[in-house]
Amino acid sequence: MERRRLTRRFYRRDALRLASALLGRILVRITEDGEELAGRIVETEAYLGPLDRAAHTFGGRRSERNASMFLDGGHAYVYFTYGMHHCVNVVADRAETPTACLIRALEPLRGLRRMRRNRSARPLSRPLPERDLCSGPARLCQALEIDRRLDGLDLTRDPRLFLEPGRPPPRHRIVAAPRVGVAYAGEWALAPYRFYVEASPHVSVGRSPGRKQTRAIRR
DNA sequence: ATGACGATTTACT
DNA sequence: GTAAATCGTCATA
Repeated sequence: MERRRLTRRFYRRDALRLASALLGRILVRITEDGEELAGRIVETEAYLGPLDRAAHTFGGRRSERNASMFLDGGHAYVYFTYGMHHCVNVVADRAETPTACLIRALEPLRGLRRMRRNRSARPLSRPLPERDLCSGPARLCQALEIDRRLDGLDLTRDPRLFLEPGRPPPRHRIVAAPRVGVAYAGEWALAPYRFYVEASPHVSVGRSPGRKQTRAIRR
């Protein structure tokens, strides 16, 4: 019996709308050895494609690395950055419309024991608080064992990674703010394309050169 | 072939 | 608060 998951229809909309619609959904990862790791999405960012200076597909750039962004909505785009980190996106809209939503933070729900183990190998110093397990795009990939081997998979079919409907937060609990770590993108860095659940302790800190504080905008 | 640069995280002053 | 870690990718030659 197939587990309930979000369908193609859900993903086939513009990245901005998809980004906020992803909040409250459950990201599920079934590991190689069959263990389930899952968390509720509490923070996302939209990347709008060729026009968006902050997007990997800015100017219509297409390469082996970002090829997955050109797939149909509902595929995964996993990239490697800073020589050591992975980040996972949900591809939005239709094929050849290279837009996507970066998953920035999760509230850990299932498989916490293993997540903590996955995340503790690094510091090997102090015990890791639950709020530090998945509060960041690279942190959650580390916790859920997501890497480039999962790049390009179909979230509507693949048994290794998918989204359950979960329960979206009420609109008044969704905050829009500037995206993190894209200061190089000029004006595009200021646009409120980051979405998070208000007051969630699992949201990433979100630092960025040139911006000490983020301006939160209620919608 | 070469060099600059990250959609980040962690540690440290 | 600042800086180091660390290497695949891409633009330039």
